Amino acid sequence: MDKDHALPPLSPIQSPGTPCKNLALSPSLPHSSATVPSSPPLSPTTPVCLPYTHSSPSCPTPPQPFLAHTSHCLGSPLSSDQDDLTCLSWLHQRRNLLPMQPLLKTSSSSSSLLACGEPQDLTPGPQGGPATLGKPPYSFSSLIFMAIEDSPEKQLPVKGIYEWIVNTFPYYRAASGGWRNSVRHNLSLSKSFCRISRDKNKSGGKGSLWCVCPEYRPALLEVLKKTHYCHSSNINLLNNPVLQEAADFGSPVICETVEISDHLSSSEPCSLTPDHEELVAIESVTLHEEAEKEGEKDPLADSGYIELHYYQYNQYQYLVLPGDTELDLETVEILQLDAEAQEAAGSLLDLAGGGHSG
DNA sequence: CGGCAACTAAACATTA
DNA sequence: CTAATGTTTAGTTGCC
Repeated sequence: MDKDHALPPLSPIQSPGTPCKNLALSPSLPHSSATVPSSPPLSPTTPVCLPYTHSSPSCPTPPQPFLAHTSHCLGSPLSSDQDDLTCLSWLHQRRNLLPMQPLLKTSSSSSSLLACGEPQDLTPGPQGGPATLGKPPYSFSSLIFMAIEDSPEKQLPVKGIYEWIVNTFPYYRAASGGWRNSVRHNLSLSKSFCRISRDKNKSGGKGSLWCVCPEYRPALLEVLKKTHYCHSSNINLLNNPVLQEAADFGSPVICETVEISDHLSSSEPCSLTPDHEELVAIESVTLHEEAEKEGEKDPLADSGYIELHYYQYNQYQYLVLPGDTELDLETVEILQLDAEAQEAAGSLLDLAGGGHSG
């Protein structure tokens, strides 16, 4: 490794048009049905990440309130230290990043979505799967980062990275092989990733293992989150007629996810911002107070997030919380997380506080 | 319009 | 030898 380690500049991420929204499409990975309750039907759910603050085995430094510092959309300055940027282990909890992208393209008739600057790719999946395989908004660096972070050992061979990407984003399954070149190119070129020689005692295939350089991890995470925010706040799914159409047909619809961050407090009303333009604007919800108390015993402690599923079925919208708790949210017209959401938040606190059965 | 970052393609070398 | 992997260069695109 002859890469110098000058700090990489953060990639300029285009700012969302509505900078005050804290919506976030949350990444989720393919095989996580564990948190999805069995009723009502909800097949494609979109999990919601609730970042909160715990130290975790994968987080060398205890993260500070995660989004509080990163809510550039809210105009908050970025934290100078990296403590709040180091935890990405929610990736292990999340299965199904996929809905995030395809759902952006679920509407071929929605000009509002087209306006998001997303490539339109409605190619059906290779196995008749989701017919909405849009190119993920993530850069290759972010994809590689997520892949590596999602691996148990925090290191992957190139092939493993390929597989993660393909499994997570079926768009790449159908894509031509050029993206693999881009992945390799990125691995080589980016200072954020370093190559580790395989243990020769273990015959494990060709090539080296790749890992994330710790010093670049915060930057990568920051970029990832920015991508996350920007693509979520650009999208107004609930105002999307197609979504409502789908609701009329009673089919579960992947909905916007809500990233709840910094103020989920039972004592403090969550500063939910009803917004007629956006789906849900949960400015902030604090979890960290409880989280700090219970960080060690909470199995979610190393996730950095609490997973919620937010879906729509018939006329109702549900906020599904871990532990089979779910709330039906009012209408598709204006989703306003008020008392119920706060109750949900309270439930989250309970969960974060050790209510999780384990 | 220039700078920058990201993407893409390609050529070539190395390695299992 | 082949295919996968790794490195490097160059061109393109989109955004600021």
